[in-house]
Amino acid sequence: MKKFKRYLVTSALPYANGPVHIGHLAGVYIPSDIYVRYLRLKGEDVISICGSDEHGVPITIKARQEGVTPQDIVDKYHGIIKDAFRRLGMSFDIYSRTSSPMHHKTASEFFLNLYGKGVFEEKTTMQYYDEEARQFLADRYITGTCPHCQNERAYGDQCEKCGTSLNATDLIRPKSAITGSTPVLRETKHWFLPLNKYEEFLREWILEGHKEWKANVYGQCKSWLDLGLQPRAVSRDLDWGIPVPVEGAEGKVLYVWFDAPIGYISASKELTPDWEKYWKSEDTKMVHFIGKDNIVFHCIVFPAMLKAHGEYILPENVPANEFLNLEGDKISTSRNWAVWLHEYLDEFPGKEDVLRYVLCANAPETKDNDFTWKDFQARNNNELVAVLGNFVNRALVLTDKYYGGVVPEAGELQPYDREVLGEIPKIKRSLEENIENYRFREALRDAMNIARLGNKYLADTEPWKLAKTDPERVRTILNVALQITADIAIACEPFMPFTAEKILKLLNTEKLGWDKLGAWPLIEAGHRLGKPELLFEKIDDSVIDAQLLKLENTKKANQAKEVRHTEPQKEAVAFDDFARMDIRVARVLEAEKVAKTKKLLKLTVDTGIDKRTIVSGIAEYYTPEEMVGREVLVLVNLEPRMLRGIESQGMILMAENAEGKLVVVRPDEKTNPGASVG
RNA sequence: GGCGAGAUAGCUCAGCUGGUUAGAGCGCAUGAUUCAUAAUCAUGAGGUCGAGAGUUCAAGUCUCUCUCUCGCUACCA
Repeated sequence: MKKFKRYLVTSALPYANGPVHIGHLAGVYIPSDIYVRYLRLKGEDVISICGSDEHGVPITIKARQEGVTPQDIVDKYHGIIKDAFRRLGMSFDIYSRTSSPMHHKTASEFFLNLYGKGVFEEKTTMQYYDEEARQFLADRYITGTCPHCQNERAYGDQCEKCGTSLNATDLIRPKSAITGSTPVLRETKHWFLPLNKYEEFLREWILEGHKEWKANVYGQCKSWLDLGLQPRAVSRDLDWGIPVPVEGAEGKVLYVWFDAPIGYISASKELTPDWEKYWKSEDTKMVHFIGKDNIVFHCIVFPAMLKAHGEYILPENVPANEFLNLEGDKISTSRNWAVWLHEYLDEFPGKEDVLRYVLCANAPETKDNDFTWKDFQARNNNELVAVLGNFVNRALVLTDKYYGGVVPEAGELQPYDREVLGEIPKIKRSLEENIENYRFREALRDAMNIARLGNKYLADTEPWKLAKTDPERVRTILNVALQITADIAIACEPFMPFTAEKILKLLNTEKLGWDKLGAWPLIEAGHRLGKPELLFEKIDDSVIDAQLLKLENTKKANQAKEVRHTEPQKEAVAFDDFARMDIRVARVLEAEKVAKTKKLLKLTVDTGIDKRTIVSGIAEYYTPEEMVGREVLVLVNLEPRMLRGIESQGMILMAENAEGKLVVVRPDEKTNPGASVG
């Protein structure tokens, strides 16, 4: 096992177009903070880096929507995020931002370094240009008619109605979203990072060199590498971001995924003049904490960039977590389906550690996981209050009652005392191994086991009974119980820093280092303790109900939005135009799934006129069995079209409900195939 | 459709290179206890380890097929 002299820990840069929610915390920030707090407690040389990711198209769109500048948007969310992290006790050594001058300089230099080495490929492509706004248009800035479903509000990258991903040049009647004018195609030059050239290196480095990476991370990387890597553009035609620092690149900026990871380097530079020792020495261990959506950037793209540059070390591990759901549904910023950190902190003052505890205990380390308020309540009431808080309180209250809050002298330890105390070094070892292997759930369980051990110790020794008969023995027991309490303060610091501090205050003791865990004695006899105080309080049903109601209201609001989203009426058509459509009732005779597709069913229908084949994209909503025998409405005189090698002779009429599900439209009463609809 | 990850007690999860009666926490039941925020401690019930086949003296653990969930990707109205 390689020995490292120092650690460089990065946490994914939150994107500054919204606040941070529990999904971000459970996936990235809580694990990262546990890791660095643990290392610091051990006295390791470690820097923890984070900051806001403030470039990219979504921020410019949000700015436009709200009628403010992109800088206004990022200032707002950078403020909210940074403050919320601070209040949660995130112990970044620096929380920077990618709009900072240092970052602009660093990212430019990084680009120029690669540029100077001739790393990039230059490619010229045709792209839409808005002559009025005098700028190239990002795909999202172009709207037009979808060539597939005729939706008039499709975007240049995707039609949100039919879900098709598009190229901007596919759109019929493209329109600039900025000025509404018709854009023209113009040549534009972009720089590409030829990932394909690093494929062999990455394959060797990851697939051979890092088999210890988490299964999800390793598997994702293997999947990408096996598919074959393509050159990726590192520049964009946009006016928000870091200008491409070469001649002839006016109006172009570095693509956000290129500049964002460099943000780790920039932030390190801002933090310390010694930054190079962390980034450029082989004896530094670099670890990226990220969510699974970021695996490709941190395991493939960024390492390729670092390798191309040549002076930097590569990450030793990238412990990506999966996703956290909320009450059974995917967390979504746009649907407001989330528990926002800044709101939680306002609504649950003094309960920072409860959130930290629950999110760690339930972190999506190996698979997606679900956060429920009921679980939150149960873990608080049954674990934090009943096990941890209760033990500490018992030890302190007994000491207060019997000895006026002064630590009693321990007599000779009995075998059982030694046995109990002997458990702590074992727990310590397990804790270390778990944290160092990024198994934070398990590590937290270890820490809690010290409190369980304490509760059992008191139950077994029963000092309240012995108080009358054997005061000597009681002094020893409580001394031991207080030592265990001090051990808890050390062991839970990485997970629950506020609680650790509170326990130290109750013990009236300075912070203890990690190597003190399990040592004897941590607190000297005769030492005066602080006033007993509760560490945690029970959370009442009403509090949980209020949160559930809040989510319920979010759901209702979203549904109301869906309803309002009804498409406006289309242009008037002449009756003759309508009459040209030949819609008939038809009966489905046969149905089968089209091979190698997810959405298509091949149907044989009796239209009354004939029997014909129709291919329809309803396989996600109807099974072939459900369709057979059904009456449907068919536009029979639609031009035939080849789909997956099958000629589709007509179209089945369907309605789309609020969730986007397609529903077959059929006659209210039984009719006969061939009956015309009009 | 291709690729990746996951599927183990009511819930959340451990189970490393295959080896005695499959584990933990919470929940549940019973008992003990009262120092403690009706907290704690003990005991117990509860699992055909997603389904099926195979390899093996031996499979949750290896192989194959299938089903479901999540993600990436392709195709597609």
